[in-house]
Amino acid sequence: MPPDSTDTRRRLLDAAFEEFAAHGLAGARVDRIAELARANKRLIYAYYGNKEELFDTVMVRSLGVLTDAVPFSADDLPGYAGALFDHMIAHPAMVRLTMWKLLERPNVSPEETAAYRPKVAAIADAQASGRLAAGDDPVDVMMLVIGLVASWFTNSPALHALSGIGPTEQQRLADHRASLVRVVERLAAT
Amino acid sequence: MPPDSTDTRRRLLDAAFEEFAAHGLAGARVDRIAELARANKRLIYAYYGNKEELFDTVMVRSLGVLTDAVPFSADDLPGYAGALFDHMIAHPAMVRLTMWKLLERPNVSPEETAAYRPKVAAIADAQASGRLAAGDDPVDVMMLVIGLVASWFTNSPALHALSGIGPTEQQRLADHRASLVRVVERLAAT
DNA sequence: AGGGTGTCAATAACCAGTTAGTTACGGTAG
DNA sequence: CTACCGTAACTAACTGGTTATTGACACCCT
Repeated sequence: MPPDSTDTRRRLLDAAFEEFAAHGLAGARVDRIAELARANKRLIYAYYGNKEELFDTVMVRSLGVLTDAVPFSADDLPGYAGALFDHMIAHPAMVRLTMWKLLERPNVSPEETAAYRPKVAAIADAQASGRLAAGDDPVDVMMLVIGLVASWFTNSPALHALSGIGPTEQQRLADHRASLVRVVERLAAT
Repeated sequence: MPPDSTDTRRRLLDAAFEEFAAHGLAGARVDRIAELARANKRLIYAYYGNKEELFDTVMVRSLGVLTDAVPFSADDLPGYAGALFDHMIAHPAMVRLTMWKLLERPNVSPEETAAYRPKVAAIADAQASGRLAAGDDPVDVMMLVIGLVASWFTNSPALHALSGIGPTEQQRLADHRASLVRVVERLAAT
């Protein structure tokens, strides 16, 4: 049996995910990724080409995990919004990574388009058959739902800090989730 | 009268605004800022301390411009959302700058807290007097409205690209704005 | 004289990417 | 059985270029 590099490759991807999520593409350090992966820096170039290609590879994998973890349903947008929010709370690094990509590498990857297309089509279908409020571009519906879900992360810490410090952090999160789902319900109601 | 540096200072701030908006804190180049401002690099350190302090100064000024340009009204959240959206479309660099700050410098500045506090208080007041849907934490209302407004910018280019290429870009924007305002209306309705 | 304004060139650190290897191991010729 | 070979996996040390920051100095204007 020849030597196997799959484990090293995986460790490198995991480390890159953390590093890129924390510092972005420009701020990430190749040395740190190698160190965290307990691998040699040279292997990054051997397996993934360069820093940018490594970033792209990490992004595609992260998108795949998300798609597998959160099923989409145009007939239950509130449920989708809640599930997506839960996934984001469980994986905040993925949210950060997505933001970095938007700012530092706003290219349109085929994988991402392929992930969105069926969702948009499903929304259009649900609108046409009256199961969902019509009159809006399906893309806009998708954007607004995602904007609502992401608002917990895209809003400033200064605004977060203004919420009353009465309830626990757990309760604070549950309240926000409930408000979010309620708005999506109103958005979707025919 | 000693020589006047106010114009140099302003040019430096303008240049820094553009550079930080384009490349973020880590990606920005002090040399480029000085060059764009037609000033000497050394002056950045003389007037603003260092790169990070310059970034903070730029942020505070940008926040001030926004606060002056878009008046807040808890009694007309749809109108506020529309006006905020228009301002963002007119000043996309400001939106990018805010995103960079969230990722690279998530500190809570007194200026930002001071900008949010009266808005949140106004929402709480409007809820208490029945002019606005109650039952949600005022901070959540603010977050969700801003999340909706920002969704045009926070969503992936891959999703943007999926909208039908029938209408003009102008019309595309107007449609999105209308959908956005409609959702805020539903959110605010008692 | 002296502080505010501005210039020029150095410095010290940093960092992506590369060069020139070494190690581990299964196959194979003798 | 064993000495050798080819190859995949891995490594240490370096290079060339970049970058934030600073020291030293010149030019005003009062």
